Amino acid sequence: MYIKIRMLSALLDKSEIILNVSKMDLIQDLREKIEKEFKVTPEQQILLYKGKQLVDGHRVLDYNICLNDVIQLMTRYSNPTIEHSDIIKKDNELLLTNNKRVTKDVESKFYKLGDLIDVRDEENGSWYEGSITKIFIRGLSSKEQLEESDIHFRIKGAEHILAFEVEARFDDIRPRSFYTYKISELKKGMIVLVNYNIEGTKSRGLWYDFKIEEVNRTSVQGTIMVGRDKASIENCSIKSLNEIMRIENPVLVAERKDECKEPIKRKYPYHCDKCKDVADKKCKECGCRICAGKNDWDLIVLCDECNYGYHTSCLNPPMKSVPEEDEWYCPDCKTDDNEIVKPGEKLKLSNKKSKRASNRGESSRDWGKGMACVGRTTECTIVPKDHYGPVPGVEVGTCWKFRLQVSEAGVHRPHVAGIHGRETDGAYSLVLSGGYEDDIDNGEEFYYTGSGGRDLSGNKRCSEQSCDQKLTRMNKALALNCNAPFNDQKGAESKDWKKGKPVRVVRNYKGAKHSKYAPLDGNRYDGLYKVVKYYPEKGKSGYIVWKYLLRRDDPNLAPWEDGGQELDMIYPPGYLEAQEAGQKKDKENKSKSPKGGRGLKRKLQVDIKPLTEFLNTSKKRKMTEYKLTSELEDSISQDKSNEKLWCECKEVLKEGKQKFLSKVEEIYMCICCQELVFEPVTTDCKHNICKACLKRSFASEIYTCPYCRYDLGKSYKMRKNEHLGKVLGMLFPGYEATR
DNA sequence: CCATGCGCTGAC
DNA sequence: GTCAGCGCATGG
Repeated sequence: MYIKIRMLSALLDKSEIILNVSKMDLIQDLREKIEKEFKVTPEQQILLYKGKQLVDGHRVLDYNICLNDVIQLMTRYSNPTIEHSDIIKKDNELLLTNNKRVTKDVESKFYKLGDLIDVRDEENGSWYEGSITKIFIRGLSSKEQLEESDIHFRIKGAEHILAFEVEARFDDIRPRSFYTYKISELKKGMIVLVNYNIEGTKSRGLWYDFKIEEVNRTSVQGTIMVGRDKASIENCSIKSLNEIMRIENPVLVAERKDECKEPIKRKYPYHCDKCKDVADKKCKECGCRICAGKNDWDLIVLCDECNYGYHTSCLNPPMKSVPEEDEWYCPDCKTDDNEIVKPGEKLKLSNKKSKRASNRGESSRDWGKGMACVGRTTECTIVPKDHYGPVPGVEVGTCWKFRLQVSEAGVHRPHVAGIHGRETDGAYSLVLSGGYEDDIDNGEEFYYTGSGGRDLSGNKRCSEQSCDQKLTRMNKALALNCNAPFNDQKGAESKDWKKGKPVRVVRNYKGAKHSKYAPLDGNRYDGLYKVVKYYPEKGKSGYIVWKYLLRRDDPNLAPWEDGGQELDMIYPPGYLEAQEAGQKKDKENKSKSPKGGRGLKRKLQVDIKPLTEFLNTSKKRKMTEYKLTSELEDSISQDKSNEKLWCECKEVLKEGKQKFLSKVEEIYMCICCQELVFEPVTTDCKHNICKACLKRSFASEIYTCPYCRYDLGKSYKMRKNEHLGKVLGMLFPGYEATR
């Protein structure tokens, strides 16, 4: 199996490699492989997968890491004992550890306890209302003369705004503004405190220092000072002209005259955009997620993942009380505990996993490397599982390398089994793979053998015929497709075979054993067939097998017909690159010849001359360039923020539709959920993340891009990139429906 | 829950 | 070149 490792670093550009691993590999094995590629020692590696940190001692499979998934690699340079989760909790931790350190209360010349002040936000430079709860110095300073710059102030947020507690230094606090200017008092050159939304929108923003450049009766223009370094945004127009306030400078306690005694409550952006903070309005965003009520606030429990609130009594089953310390996850966010391995926690195996042969110590086999045992990475949701007929978007002649992909495409869902159907309904699809010696394939018509009658003990998937087959299960399902009364003794033949239910037919290269119509490699969708008749017969093995005659009934030409098509082979995303990476290594190790082409070799041993000659001469393989419709072109050009990425995608247009789509899928994969971005937000750093995923990552009060850790700022406003969403919806049928 | 199975690979 | 035997998806 192959996965991707993506290195994140502030110093380097992102880089990504493909790594061939086994699901059975331990995390420490993984680290060693990574060390060879990135030259980062195992101790320095922080490996993140879907937001979880990988811990030594567990295996790749314990984290449910799937084929082609991305693992993020971060490097710790300084202190190898700091865990990643600590970095995330940095701010809280800092406060805690600082509290533990020695401090000494002192007096300030300018401030005293309880003073109403404004405090500057470190990140965006805006001013919040607060009051002083502690004045102190760190350590046991023996300095006689205390400088104001040595003093720390602990600040508590004013009650009408979101509760916060921070530490600030002298330069980051000032007496609370209390005087609101009349417009007539405003003059060019004055520096004042204003409310401004730095996105330039009319909606309410935060409070910033502002230099007036131009003022008249109806408008005030000037420069907003943001950020710690007082970076400026010029030509800002102030919307709330009646809320421009005077900035107060510190005055010696002894000389105070003017001070803020009855503070006005400044307005901030709504905590909740949805209900505009109206107290008695029901709101599922900021109230209870279930009943939308805001009552009994102390009985609302917050989910540690999505941060939404739930009344303990609204939950099913209700909770007795709000959990005191334990983490709590809401029904939407809760994952099966057995599936999660948290840093430092011991591995808990789910029932399913512990029952597997490799876990019972019955096998030393390394099953985890190859494609035989990888799980699906996507599931077809365009049509239901019990859908008869073609899958929209899948043309006759489509080829996939592996059965897994045929399953993902929804054309034939079982991984191994040949018939997909239901005993009570009928068969939806089957695969011709030469597994049964009695099959006869004439292309337009073929004889198929039912399943069963084999001894599969010993965890096998196939073996010799060893007893009679019965017309039950999938055999019965396929028989039901025949337009004739069901008969499990003698079989039946339809009078009007075209009236039977259609079966999607896939031919596998292994069918070449007995058939000229099998593809050279992989699996090919050949269109719809119908069951003409079915009957029991004594097979070559001597046991009874059920046989079916199927005849083609599809409006599209078959791949072998003149004018028919066999499309280019589709490989799993990342597969070819992984093969290449693997082969390079083989060469370096001077080892055996590279693999691949197994099927081809086998095929060439069989006498297939007439068909191959035919294929090579009269039929041209379809390698047509994919042309975007003008509607798509338009929509793509509107997505200006992703111009570069779209250019990258368009480069593969000439390699056909499939290549283009998988490129788009790769480029617009959300780093958090590892799926095609849904309701995408394009960040300032030009990364695309699902709105819900970004929201979730913000819930832990980290306001950085999950992709590159670019600082987006606390007041970052998520905006859906509607253009991108629209294009993806047009490219991928069922895109909206899957969420 | 259990039984079934026209894949796929490394090991021999 | 052959073959034992693994997880996974599916239906019953």
